[in-house]
Amino acid sequence: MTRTNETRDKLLQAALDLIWSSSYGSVGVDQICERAGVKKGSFYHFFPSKEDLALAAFEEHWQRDIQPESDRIFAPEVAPLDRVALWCDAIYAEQKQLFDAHGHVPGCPFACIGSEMGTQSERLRRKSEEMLERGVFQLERTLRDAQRDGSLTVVDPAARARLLYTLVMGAMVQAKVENDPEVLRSLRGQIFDVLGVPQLA
Amino acid sequence: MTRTNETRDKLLQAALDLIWSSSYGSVGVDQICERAGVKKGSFYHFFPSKEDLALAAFEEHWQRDIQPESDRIFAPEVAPLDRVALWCDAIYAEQKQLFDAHGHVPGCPFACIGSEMGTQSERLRRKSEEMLERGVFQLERTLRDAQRDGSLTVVDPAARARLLYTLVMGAMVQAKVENDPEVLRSLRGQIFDVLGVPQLA
DNA sequence: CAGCCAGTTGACCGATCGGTCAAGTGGACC
DNA sequence: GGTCCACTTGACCGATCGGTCAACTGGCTG
Repeated sequence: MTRTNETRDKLLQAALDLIWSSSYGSVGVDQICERAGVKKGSFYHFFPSKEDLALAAFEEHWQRDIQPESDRIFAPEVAPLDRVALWCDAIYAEQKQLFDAHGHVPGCPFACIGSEMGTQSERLRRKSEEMLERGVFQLERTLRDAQRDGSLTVVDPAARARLLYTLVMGAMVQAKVENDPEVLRSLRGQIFDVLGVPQLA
Repeated sequence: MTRTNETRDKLLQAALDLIWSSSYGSVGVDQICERAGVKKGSFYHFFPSKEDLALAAFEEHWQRDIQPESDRIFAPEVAPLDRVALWCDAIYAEQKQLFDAHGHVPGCPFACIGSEMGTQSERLRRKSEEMLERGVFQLERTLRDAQRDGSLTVVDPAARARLLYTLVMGAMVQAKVENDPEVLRSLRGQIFDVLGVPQLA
């Protein structure tokens, strides 16, 4: 007997890895089980369906992987505009690393699955939407902080944050379609350009 | 016997409709055949595989649906900045119409399939990339024209066109994930904002 | 020690997957 | 009229799909 939910965790991790590096539709339950070293019966003991597993894997990915790094990047101690720069750099670094490891740019898992399954599964769509909302919110808070400390002038922080996030999502899709992480290299400059902040060396 | 390639065309249309409104992975060959009113044997008479059908359907969609409207919007007679405005409006109008018809925002088929299959099928990825390149090129030409007639000042038209296209793709992904075509309503304003063109009523 | 129960196992389900194939069908051309 | 061939048809393939189930295991608790 496992003391913790080790089996459950292994399923979540396997699901995230496989789905992120390929797609929701092309990853089977058997495949996930094999990767996790778990029999299918156990899968359905923990999750009522493949869809529920994906939902849980999204939440797990956020809490285990994204939230911690996000807390560092968007920390109050960091100057607002530095947060934006760090954020852009982190996005490039992650995609670059995954590209070097697997030979493919995986893109943003939430945008990819939302884009793939948005018209077919309302639950997956809603979850993807929620995940992206969290990102926009952090950015919006950052813009407000920048406005407050005078490092930026922005009339509508919420709209501006959405615009920047749109740009980032577009860039990630483009990087995936071109299978070239270097597309994201120019992201920081583009973001600051749109923000109207003079670009330094 | 059919005089033209009617069967082939029906397969292409059915494939485009089904894949665009759901996804590549969740549409089966049987489903496409049923929609087209064609038996599976005929399918494999015209196309060696499902992937080849999708590739051909992409090209068909461009030539039959996109190119003609694109020729109107990006016509030399239209003032460059008007082309940009018409283009944004056409994107919104199309997604809005499809949303009203099916209850879902389908997004950009090339970006969606590229995003879904980019890591699994090099051929589909390349084709998606090519399709998006065509769009960027039209936009780039438009920016050069705007530069030439003095309606716009832009230092690097190619980079600017790519940036705008990134923004549009991001907005379409967002519209699909949120299943709300109204997300694209603000597209025109955002594009002109990024271009530095004062927004009129 | 007995009994409970979360968790594990592997066999099994019908449906569907992408794809094959041999046998037609019928118009065009000689 | 005969032959050819693009095209059509429906049965069929093994593999895989998501999901079910009864039997089993073993640690914890009363």
